[in-house]
This record gives sequence, C-alpha cells and structure tokens, in this order.
Amino acid sequence: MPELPEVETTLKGIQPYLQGNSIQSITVRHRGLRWPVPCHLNSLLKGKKISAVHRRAKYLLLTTSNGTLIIHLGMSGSLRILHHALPPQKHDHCDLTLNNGVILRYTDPRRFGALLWTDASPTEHPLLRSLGPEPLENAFSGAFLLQKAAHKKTPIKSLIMDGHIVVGVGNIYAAEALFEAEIHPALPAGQLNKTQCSRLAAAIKKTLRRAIRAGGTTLRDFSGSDGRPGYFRQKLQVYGRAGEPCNRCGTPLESIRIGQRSTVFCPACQR
DNA sequence: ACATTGACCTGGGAGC
DNA sequence: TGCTCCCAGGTCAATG
Repeated sequence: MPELPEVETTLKGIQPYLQGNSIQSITVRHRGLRWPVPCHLNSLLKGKKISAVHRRAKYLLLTTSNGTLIIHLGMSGSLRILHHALPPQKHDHCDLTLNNGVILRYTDPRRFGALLWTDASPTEHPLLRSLGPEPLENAFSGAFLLQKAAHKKTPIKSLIMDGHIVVGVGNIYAAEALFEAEIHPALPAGQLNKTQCSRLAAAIKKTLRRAIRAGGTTLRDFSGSDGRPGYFRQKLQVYGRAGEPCNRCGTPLESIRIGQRSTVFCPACQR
C-alpha cells in the first residue's frame, strides 16, 4: 500500500496526537506480522512519553525515553487515530492507547508490515542501517543517481525502487516519475546519461512532492489517519492506465513486467 | 558485488 | 452462488 507520500501523510496525521503524550497501554492482538511483534512491548512502553515521531524511508519511528517503536505498513497497513474505543475488526492487530484518550490503531490485512522495537538509535537498526538517502533531500540528485546507476544492468525502474539506492519510491511513483522524465522503465540503469539522471531525480522529487500535497494515493484501502482518502489518484498519468491513451501524445499506454511488478509506460514518450 | 527468484498473507475482481 | 486463478501500494532472504 503505502509509498513515501502515504507514509508521510500518515505521519502528519498522527504526530499531533502522539508527540508529548504518554502511552497508557499497548494491546497486540496478532503477533504474526512480517516479523514477530516483540512480546515485551507493553512493559517497555507503558507509561512512557512519546518524545518524537519521525519518518525514515517508509518506516515510522515513535521515540520514547527507553527506545523507539519502529512501524512499517507493508503493502496493506494503515494507522488511524480513534477518539473512541471502537470495537476492533478482524485485521486491527494493535492498539496504542494514550493518556489523552486517543487510540492509535494499526490495521494490516496482509500482515506484511512490522512493529519492532529498538533500544538503540533506530538508524543503527539492521533494517534502516543501509538505506539510501531520502529522495527529497539534497543528497539525492542527478549526480548521485548517475554514480549509483553506473555499470548496472538492472532496469532503471528497479534501481529507483531499491531502498538501498534511494528510499520511498514504490511501484506507483516509480512509474509516474519515469513518465515525467520520459525514460523507458526497462532501460538498463547504466545506460542513462547525465541529463537523463538529472531529469529523473527531479521527476522523482516533483512527483513525490505533488503526491504528498494531495495526501497520497488511494487505490482501494489507503486512507489517512483520519480515514480520509488521498487525492493523487486523479493525477496519475500511467499507473493503472494500461491501454488508455497517453495524456501527452494519445498513444495507448503499455504494460510490461519488470522485477515481478506491473509497469505501465508510454511507448512513444518513453524511449 | 551483482542479478534473479521465492517467500510472506489476505482480499477483490474476472471468468467459468 | 461459488469455485479457481490472477493481481495487488513492500522488501527481505536465499540462490547462482
């Protein structure tokens, strides 16, 4: 489900309710996420104040005085702010109850997400340690992309979706950014020239910023922490539009598979 | 070091 | 209605 704009939307939605408040209790109803949810979360978190809420890549980080709760939404996860104790549904795997009466509810039908704990700096956690730069920071640039792409045979789409190169770009925004930059998604990464890398880095930033402004993309089940959908779906140029005419030139969009993921592009605009 | 594939899990839609 | 098959926003682990 969520790529960077959806996680960022979630962050903005939950942060005001969490930061500075204390955790009254944590209820875990299903430990079987991507990795087992630690058993001792309740004793670790009970009574602790959440000093900060951050996002790194697609991870949300809730920091307390004794460590950090690391949350990943996987493909189908979401977090909601509840103002009343609504009865939990089938896929509501975890509730964090705060002393201000608010409940942070974690829902994830496919259970590819994660709830993990670290008592060290979260950036040192094995899952976060070797991640690439944030796409919206200056460290991510055309020059950076050119250097990472050099000599690689992997399709450029796979490269920009690799979190060890740059974080936050998933299947939707990879396709959208490549369309924006007019680059064929299957082009071997090492074949991109300097100009194309600059265009692509700029296109990734532009696409992600626009999506964040729209509150992310709702396909079926994503919604912000307040239950409202994201409005970027109406702005999608290629994702989910195979067979429809290109908005730029009218050529029917094509769908291919790259790295097991469906990939839509315009065969005329993206060469 | 790199490239490719499988794995995890549920639900929704298409087709019969 | 109900069955089977395919697809889905992520990314790690295992293999060559």
